[in-house]
Amino acid sequence: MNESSGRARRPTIADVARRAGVSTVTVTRVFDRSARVSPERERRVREAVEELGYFGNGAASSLVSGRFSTVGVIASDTLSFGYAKSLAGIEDAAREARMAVLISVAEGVEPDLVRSTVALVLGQSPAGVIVLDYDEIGSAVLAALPAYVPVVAVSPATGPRVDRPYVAIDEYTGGRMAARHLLDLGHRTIHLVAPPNYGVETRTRGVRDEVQEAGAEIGSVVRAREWSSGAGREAMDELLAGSTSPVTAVFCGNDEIALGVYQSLRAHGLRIPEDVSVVGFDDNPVADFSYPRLTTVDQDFMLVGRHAFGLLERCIAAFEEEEAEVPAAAAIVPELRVRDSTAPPRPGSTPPRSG
Amino acid sequence: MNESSGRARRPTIADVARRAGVSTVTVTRVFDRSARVSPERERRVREAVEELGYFGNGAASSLVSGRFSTVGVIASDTLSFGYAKSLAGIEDAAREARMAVLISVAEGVEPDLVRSTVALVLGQSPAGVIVLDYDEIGSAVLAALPAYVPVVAVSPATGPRVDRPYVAIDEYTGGRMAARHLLDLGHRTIHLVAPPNYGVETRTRGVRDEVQEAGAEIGSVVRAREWSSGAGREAMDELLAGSTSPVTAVFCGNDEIALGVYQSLRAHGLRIPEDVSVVGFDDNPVADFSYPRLTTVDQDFMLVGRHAFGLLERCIAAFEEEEAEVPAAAAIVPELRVRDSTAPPRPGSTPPRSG
DNA sequence: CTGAAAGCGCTTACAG
DNA sequence: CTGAAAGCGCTTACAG
Repeated sequence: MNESSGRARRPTIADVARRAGVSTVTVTRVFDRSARVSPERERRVREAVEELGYFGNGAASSLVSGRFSTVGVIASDTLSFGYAKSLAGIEDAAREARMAVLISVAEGVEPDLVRSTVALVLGQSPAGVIVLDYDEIGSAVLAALPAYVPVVAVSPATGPRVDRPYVAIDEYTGGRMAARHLLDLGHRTIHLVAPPNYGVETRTRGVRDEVQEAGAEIGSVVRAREWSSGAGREAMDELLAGSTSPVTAVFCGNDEIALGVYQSLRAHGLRIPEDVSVVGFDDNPVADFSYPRLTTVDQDFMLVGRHAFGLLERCIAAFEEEEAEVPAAAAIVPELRVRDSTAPPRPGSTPPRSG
Repeated sequence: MNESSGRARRPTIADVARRAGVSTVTVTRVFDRSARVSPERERRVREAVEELGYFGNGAASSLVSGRFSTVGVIASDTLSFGYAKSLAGIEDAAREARMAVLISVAEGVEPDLVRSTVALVLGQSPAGVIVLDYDEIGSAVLAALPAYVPVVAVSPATGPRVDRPYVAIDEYTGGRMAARHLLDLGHRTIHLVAPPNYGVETRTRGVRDEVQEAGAEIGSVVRAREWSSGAGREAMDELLAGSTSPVTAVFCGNDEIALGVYQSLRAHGLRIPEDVSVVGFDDNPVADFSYPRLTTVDQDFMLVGRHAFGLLERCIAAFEEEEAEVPAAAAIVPELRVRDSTAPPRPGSTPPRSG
């Protein structure tokens, strides 16, 4: 059926118009319903579109209309639970709005790397960009994005360091909840296997504040070198090696780290939760299927992603109409999920306070 | 510094040219190094680019050059381990090649849904598309993609149902390895908690063939309703409820399902691996940090993703030069990871064959 | 080494 | 209800 015998060329609006016997304007009208088209012509256009497998050319369309149908997402990681789930939320909301998601990983904080990521994404002319400001890399990217692009950050409650609209995750409250739970069980010293990124210290700060206000103590603090179980195990090994008094409660940077902590505790002959209580963070699906089932703080990352997209849409509209600043969306509040990894300390395991 | 007091407009090549006192062609030349530009002019252009925060307009550029700097990726899921990791591999390779990744989730096999996903991605005019053909949805999308776009599939060893270049994952051999391991330990009946998607039955087929060739038996087979631990637990509950003889070995559709199987076995008072050996599939990071550590089959999804991108690049080049078909890339061969969830059956747990 | 002209595929006024 | 013309931001010949 094709005129040429070679491989089919990507059809253009002119191909469709020719086949339907109408002008290209008419084809546009059938697509965007911007004006009435006679039923007969409309039928012919749809038929031609179908036969040719025409899907339009977003590049050409954006170029002239000034409307871009792509959202850029920049993150330092796409595999760790929080990142992956936030991305899924963004994609979900974007798809509903008929926008495609352009994703690019930022490899580091060095100016060259940051610039190259930004160039890769902005070079595609997205309608706006969402940055997962979960770590230093995210913050660096945020700072490098030019003011003329609508940008939304997803940040811990304190917000990003630059003046951009953001979706807040109230990790601080989550940290407090986790600490309160351990305190209520009777633990008096909470040890920390902290997250790898200083950027999300917010959750750890919540733990510290709650513990200190209760007059209890923060024990040893060891930072995991990354968001992984392996790093969690190493950190816990180190923590146990350096600890003089028995450890009865550990707060972990996230659930993946907690699983590594589990392994370290077992290797040291310690039982969970009889000897040591463990709390994670995020409510990764594995938390409910670990052994013992892990007590953790649920953060609804899917909702975070959806909110971020919603906020970005409003920013894009505001940019177009040159409106004033868009308000930040409401913060996502986490929830405590009590499972089997936490219990009261065994009598005598915590030495009585001297004096 | 800006002429207007309003919000800064996205700068164009004309803005850069004006500021640098050169023509737009010169700006292009500085960027793509297609021709020599005098050092002085080059300096001025770079300066203007820097000051304006110019990143080009991929849409306009693609439109005239015919080169597109985006790869589309379509998958039914972005969170399950295999999907997420393949995606990460694609993104990684794409980034090295200075291409952005356009991702869109396909929600279902219904023609309307498939068409809408395809339209969303093709509407952005990607240079090519990679489809994760890990399930029926992937297959449906693959079938709906028009012939004029370069497409690469990532498929189980048998390949996609349509005639497209693909990266093969040799799940069949992986299934055989898992079964061989259980057989070698002395198990004579292997039960299956099968994967949710008929599309990846390849791994199960490998198990079946290996077991049958060894003259051993496939026991009960229950399909998990999705790739999750919850579904794995339900399926195992069902399997145990229906089983008349003791279960000594279970092959699970993947590692997430295996964790659910763990929980079901524990709830039934069965020990792993003393009473029941469990084998997973994929080598999800949790496998190494579950309790007991899960024996599984490692599939290098990262490499799969990288290969897929490499193959797509060759397809794109072939399309441009109207060359003949591009050969399929070599298959990814999985590896068995023996850990603590498998052991010989307890004496007497398997009734001697009658006769 | 440099730039004026043409044109990629589309949509937006504009004129009927 | 319909189409001819202009132009979005860029790059590709072409001419110097």
